[in-house]
Amino acid sequence: MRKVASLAGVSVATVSRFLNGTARVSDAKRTTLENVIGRLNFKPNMLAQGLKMGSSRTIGVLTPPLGSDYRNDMLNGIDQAMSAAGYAPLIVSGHRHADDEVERIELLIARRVDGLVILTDKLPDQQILGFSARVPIVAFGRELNGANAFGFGLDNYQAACELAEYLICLGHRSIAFIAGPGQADAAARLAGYLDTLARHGIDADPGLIVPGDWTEAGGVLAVSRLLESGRRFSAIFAANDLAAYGARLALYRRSIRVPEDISIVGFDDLHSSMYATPPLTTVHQPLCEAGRRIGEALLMLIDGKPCRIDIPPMHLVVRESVRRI
Amino acid sequence: MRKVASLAGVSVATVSRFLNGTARVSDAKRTTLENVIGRLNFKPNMLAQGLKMGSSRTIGVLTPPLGSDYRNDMLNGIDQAMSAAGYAPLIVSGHRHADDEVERIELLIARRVDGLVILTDKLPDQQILGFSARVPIVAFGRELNGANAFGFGLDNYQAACELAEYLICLGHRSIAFIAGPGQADAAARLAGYLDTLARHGIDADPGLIVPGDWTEAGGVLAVSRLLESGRRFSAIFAANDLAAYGARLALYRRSIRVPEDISIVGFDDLHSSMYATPPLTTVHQPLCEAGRRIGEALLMLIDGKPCRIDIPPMHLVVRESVRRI
DNA sequence: TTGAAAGCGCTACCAA
DNA sequence: TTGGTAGCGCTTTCAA
Repeated sequence: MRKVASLAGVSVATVSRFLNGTARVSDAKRTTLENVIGRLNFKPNMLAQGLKMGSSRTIGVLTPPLGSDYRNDMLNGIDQAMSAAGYAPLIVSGHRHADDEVERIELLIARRVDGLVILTDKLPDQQILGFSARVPIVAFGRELNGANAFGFGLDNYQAACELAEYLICLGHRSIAFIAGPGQADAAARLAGYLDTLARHGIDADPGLIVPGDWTEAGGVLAVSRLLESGRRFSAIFAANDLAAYGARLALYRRSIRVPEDISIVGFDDLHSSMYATPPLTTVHQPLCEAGRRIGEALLMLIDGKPCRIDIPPMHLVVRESVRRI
Repeated sequence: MRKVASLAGVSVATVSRFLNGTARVSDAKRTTLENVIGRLNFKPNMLAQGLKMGSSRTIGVLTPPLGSDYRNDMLNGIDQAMSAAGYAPLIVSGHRHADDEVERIELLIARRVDGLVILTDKLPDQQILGFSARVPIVAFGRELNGANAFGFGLDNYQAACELAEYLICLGHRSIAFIAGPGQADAAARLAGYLDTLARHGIDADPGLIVPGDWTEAGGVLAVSRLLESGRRFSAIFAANDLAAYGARLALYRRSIRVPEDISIVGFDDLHSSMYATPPLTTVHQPLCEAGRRIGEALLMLIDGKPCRIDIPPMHLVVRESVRRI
């Protein structure tokens, strides 16, 4: 910058003012500066700016290990919202343990991120609230309402009810459920299934509820167990699409047709679900949209404004993996 | 830091030395410092460190818009390599145009990233070489060999040959090909298909080569066209898994069985391919591994060492979407 | 409208 | 082994 200043015959202060439009600069110096800066291809050092301004124009995003296409849509949305505001996301993936994630967050704070997005579910709410004293945080998948932190989730319960309702309307009474491991989302989905059954006066058979682990392999295993148990069921409600894929494969292996013999529904609406064989009936999670909301909420928080966001709704998307019986 | 220094009764210089292990610090001050730092929960400001050291310990990664699970494995690998070395990735997604990407790169440079990874293919090699004068770059999907830049790709040609070979060995002679749009990868895959056919003395029917766009929708469309053209074929070679999914759906819609009536192979080995109906025979791209290699290469370049990396091989993974005829 | 100068929080050099 | 101190490249008073 000093170089620019001397070449343009002005002070560094003027250069700065020109760059940021902080104050009027005379037209003469204005054009000279434009010239010199263009010639030198000068770009202000954002590290220095950040140091001075106390803001890195960077946010941290703590995600589950990258790779499932599930949360990538959300990252996409966050990116859209933030990059429009000149922020760049530092994406770090959480790992096995909560301790590990604490460390990643400390690192992000050391980098002086202006805000934090937490997409993982290992950390207790209390700890997040604690961090929020140091940096604004918005978290996904949990209700949170601190002064400097905000958390929300999509309405899994409602969507699960809708899905179960749909199955029941089509005549299904014996519906197996492949559960996810114990997080909030998993519980809400299971509760939606259970309550809807109850509302229709159907006794849920506990033997029809089998554990999964959100993966395809878990789905395969769950269905194998179900089949071996000898229990009868006409439909499978998988707590997520991946498990539904696994379930579908387990059925295929045994030459059980979908949906003629057994119906399947998933949850998430991954991109491939539309192209599965048969296309999977599932619940669409507006992840990209949610990501955008997260970004906007964080921007508000960073600005010191209270944030209020309306949660985008999920909706049932009917395709071809369920038949009326 | 000044606070820590005064509370510990030492100079900031000593604090710095203690923090970085730059010089021996007496045991007495050592323990005092540990204490004070722990009590204050002090974390050095990496922005200031970066400004001083001329290194942000951050790298930039320019990727295609996030969301396809295809390159996420690679991001994962990059993250593994870099975070082990204390670097964090600033992931920005390229957009529609090359101009756009240039701008993103300029932004990354303004943030003083220590290195750059380029995963997109819109930018001409020449331009990348240009940027490499300012920052070390490793690019994926193109051959590059500058002083400060390195680029490599997986051997698409070889893998495509292997795949075509496999089909031919199983008796297929009329093999349709769903192409990708004109990038290097697409060309290599097509060439592998064509050359292998030729090597076996099979005349490739140009009418059997239809354009796709790397998406499922493109695959659906391609197969529809193929079918409408009235041409006969026993197998479909899709230039990527997504197109294979689309092809599979188009067949399903017409009650054409896979692999009994028509065989399909894909390319990429996405996670879901293992769970497709039927599980898809395809070529596995060691993307995560490649990402790790990219990270290591970049680390070398950042260190000013020349980088030499061996490219992980792709391999055929035989599943159930092809039958012998 | 402009320039001089005081830091932002750190590291590393020079002396002690 | 320590402390003092000069910057890293910028923004922003305060005066002119």
